Amino acid sequence: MATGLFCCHAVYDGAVTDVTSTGAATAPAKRGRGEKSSATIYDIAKLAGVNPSTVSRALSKPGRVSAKTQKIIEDAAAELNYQVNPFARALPTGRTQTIGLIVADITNPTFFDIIRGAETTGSARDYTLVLAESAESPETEVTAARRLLSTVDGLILASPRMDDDHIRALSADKPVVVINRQIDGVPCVVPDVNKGISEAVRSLAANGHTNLAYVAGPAQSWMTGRRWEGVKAACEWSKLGAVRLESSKPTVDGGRQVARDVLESGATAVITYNDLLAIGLMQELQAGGMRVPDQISIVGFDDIFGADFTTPALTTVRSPLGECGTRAVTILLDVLQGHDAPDEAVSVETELVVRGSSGRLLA
Amino acid sequence: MATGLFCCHAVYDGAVTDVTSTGAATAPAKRGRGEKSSATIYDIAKLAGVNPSTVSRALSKPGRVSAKTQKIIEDAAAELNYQVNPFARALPTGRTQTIGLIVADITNPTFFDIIRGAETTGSARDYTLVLAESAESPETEVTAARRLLSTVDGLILASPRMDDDHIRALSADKPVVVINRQIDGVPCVVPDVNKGISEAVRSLAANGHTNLAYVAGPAQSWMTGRRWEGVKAACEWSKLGAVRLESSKPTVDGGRQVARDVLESGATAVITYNDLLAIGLMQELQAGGMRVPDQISIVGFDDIFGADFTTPALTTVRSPLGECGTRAVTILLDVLQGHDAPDEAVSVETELVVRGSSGRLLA
DNA sequence: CCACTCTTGTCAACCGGTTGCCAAAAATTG
DNA sequence: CAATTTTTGGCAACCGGTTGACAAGAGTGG
Repeated sequence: MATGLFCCHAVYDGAVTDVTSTGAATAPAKRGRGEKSSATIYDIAKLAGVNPSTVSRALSKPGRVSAKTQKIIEDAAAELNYQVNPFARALPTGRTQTIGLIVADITNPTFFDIIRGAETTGSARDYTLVLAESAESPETEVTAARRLLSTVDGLILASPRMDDDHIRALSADKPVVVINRQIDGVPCVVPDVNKGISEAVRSLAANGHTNLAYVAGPAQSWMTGRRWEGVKAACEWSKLGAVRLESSKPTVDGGRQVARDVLESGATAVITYNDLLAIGLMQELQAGGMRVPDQISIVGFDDIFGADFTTPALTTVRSPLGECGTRAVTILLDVLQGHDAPDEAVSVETELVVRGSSGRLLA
Repeated sequence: MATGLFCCHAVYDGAVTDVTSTGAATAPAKRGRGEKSSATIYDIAKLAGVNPSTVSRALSKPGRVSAKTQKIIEDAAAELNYQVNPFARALPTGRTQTIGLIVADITNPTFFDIIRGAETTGSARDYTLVLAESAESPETEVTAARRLLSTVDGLILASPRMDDDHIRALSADKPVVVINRQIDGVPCVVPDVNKGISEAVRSLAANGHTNLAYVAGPAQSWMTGRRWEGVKAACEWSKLGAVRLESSKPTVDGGRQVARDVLESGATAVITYNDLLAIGLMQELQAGGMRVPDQISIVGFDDIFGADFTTPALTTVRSPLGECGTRAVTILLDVLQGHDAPDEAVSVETELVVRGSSGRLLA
């Protein structure tokens, strides 16, 4: 007799009287187990003696109903322990109260703080964060982005690997904010590397270094170019020699592999594209008998988790990654509320964190 | 004349003829910008010349329609670049193709691999992962879980901080899988610490150690008790003395603080609740002039990211965290497909990873 | 060739909210 | 107190799929 999918609202309130004879035949339980599958605005309407649409207005359009009915409805909602069904809401409105975040690699600690910053800020404003990973592949990234885009209100791309045009295309569909890369016409949050870098170079120069090497990151990374520009400029200013070395991959292993090139370059100070490279490089150099920082100074980038586990602890240019996540979410939610996006890239400050891996050169 | 929310399907196919005069007044763009808001099964039905319900069946009920119409419909869908609207699907069915993962702390590296394992496995089976964080607070955790539960098909709790009854309550609503804790009646994935621990203790005994200290983690953590039990049993077996020391918090800082107690205990070998404690402890002991491992051996737990950044690199009992994530998702999806959950906790193997921080005691 | 299954497509109701339009009720004004 | 404006609540259509019931069409056997 029952035709299938109905919620069972028979047992609200402790009054479990005679369920079998009255309601059971017409109300099979719905979502799996548990008979409590939540109340709807129709239940509230019945209890409050008003129309469902009035309930809807009372609950989502402040001021549209009189204070009196508002109260009645809110009480009824509370009594029934009502929770909106996000899907039912999303269907007609398109609003999902959800934002997507795509990172290149979930296990890359660079992203941890971004994720946390975004999650915290989103939660605070009642948005849910959906996380996806591109496994460093531009294609996967585009796929993931497309898939996410249909279920979220907006998207945050952290250090995206896909090209600018793809990002603009996404951005034409729904609001998109980019972290760690600058793209015309798309709101961006980008750490301003120059402050941190010039602090680092100045400090190295002051410690007697005259030749510096920059170990670059992956070619698709927009940031690696920026950082090299910054290093080059700062070195010119401080009259240091600067060479750029390429790494095979931006990991501890990549750092180990580039150690030989570093030695051959004759540089006594190294700035690397990221902390992982710095750590690998330091391990390999120490294993070969070099003393850090007496013979060579090493400066990383990002101040990732674990940068202070090493001996000596790593000197590094800190990017405020948590803040990047927070800012990106804030911009996104502002845009969603109809505000304009900032027309220039939002820049956040970097700073040098001096630890043990950099210092005076002992000739 | 237009009454509001309609998708603009006027411009399918490159034929952009005369939009203004025909469609513009009746078809305001819907979801923000971009006129492409996606095709529906109604569009497909029209194009294929069948009923929408047939389209629905062709696309989701394999075998329900004839091969011929199936093909026609699939072609039409491809031509229109159709994508199901997840909300429209979720509304009547309750299926969301989404699973929730709650972790205590997003920045705690213990969870990184769990997250990645879960994300990867979920993606492979077309499920989206939604991540939430409890900030180590049982209350926040319950709230987050409740909120998530209404929008996901199932939930994974990694090292939950809430009590057993809350978890059982959630589990009565929707499928729940727990990682790193064992609860009767709820499917669990738990690393079997005994193998790793006995390897560790045996190795320490073989290196001349006779007194061992275990540095415990937070009291709410079910795991800390398990690990202590394992250590105690293994020490009895190997005839080592074992004492349990408490830490203030399971972090690097907590490790530093417990150094004094470790020294006073007279133990020459330490096993800590997690790697962070081990790292902090090692830093503090080395700062005080102790040589690791010559004077004291340190063994951590989990093999987190960064455990090999230290000098010496950290010896640790590795839990296969990625596998935990994978297994948990697999179990959850199996349950969602109607299979039975395993009635015993699924156990995954731990193993000792010997690095430099443990070794022979040089008296 | 007809009665009887089995397959396949259509109809219509439904999931749970949202919102434009309208009319009744209340408040304001002359 | 009547006329007018403003509130406030109700009606009904709609978002885009899903699914039970049913009937027309295809296939089968006697």
